[in-house]
Amino acid sequence: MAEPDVVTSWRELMARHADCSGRLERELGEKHGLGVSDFEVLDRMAESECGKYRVQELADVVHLSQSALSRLISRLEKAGLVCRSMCVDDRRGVFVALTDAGRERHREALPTHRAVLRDSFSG
Amino acid sequence: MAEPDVVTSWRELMARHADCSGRLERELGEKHGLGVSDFEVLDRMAESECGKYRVQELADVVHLSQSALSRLISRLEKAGLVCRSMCVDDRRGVFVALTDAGRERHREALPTHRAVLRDSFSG
DNA sequence: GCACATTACATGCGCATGCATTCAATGCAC
DNA sequence: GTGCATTGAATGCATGCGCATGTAATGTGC
Repeated sequence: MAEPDVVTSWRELMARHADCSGRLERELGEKHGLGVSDFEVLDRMAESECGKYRVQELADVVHLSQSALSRLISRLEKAGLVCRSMCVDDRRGVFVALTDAGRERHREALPTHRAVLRDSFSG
Repeated sequence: MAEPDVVTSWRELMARHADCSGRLERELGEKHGLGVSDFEVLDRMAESECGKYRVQELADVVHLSQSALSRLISRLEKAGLVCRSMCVDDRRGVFVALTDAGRERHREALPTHRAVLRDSFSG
């Protein structure tokens, strides 16, 4: 890939990312009281069949540091959307799972999220 | 665009962005003492033929809020890389310009930046 | 079994960001 | 010119992030 091309690609990537995450932040925030990372975590957990996730796994898929995710989970937990539970075979580990309220909130926010994406990726 | 596609696109976008900006942050930080936004500002200013930029214009192209950019410029100014100057015809306005040190620092950091991009956009 | 490295997560801390507000300069209606 | 809305930038404030570190559980060499 030639030099000017990678720069253009990077700038387009940044522009798209700024636009998209900005809109998501506003819409999800105003309508559902969720940040982008909050939703991303709920979304990933809703997809998981067992409904559980190890913290580190989750950190990888949502592109957050372990510490950032730890706090984010604390916030979600305080809001009653997820709950932590000990891991029996490795008691250092922590499982995070959606509560009913969390599943419900995700269900409510999903259309908003997808609508913003559809809008962003066609405009 | 179908529903699953926009989600996939968005996740790929986030992954690419996280990867790229993460690498840039580390490389530029370690080797040149610059953050991604710092470099982006220097890079845009280096491109501008007159070498000057209005704060608001700059905020748009680097996708930062006006307040964030104001502080960023303050940091760069304290580091001696840019300087602010009053705008004669509209004294509310502020011009930002590269200093020689700023131009030099940008010249040094440029290869690092481009190398990361080339690496990121081919892997 | 004891010492030490490693792993999984939580926490202290500093920093960059965005929102809301403020302040000064400008433009505009009259 | 005076009053009022608007614009451009700086600042108070709250928040989320990453890095470094702390703490507890686990694994490993001997």
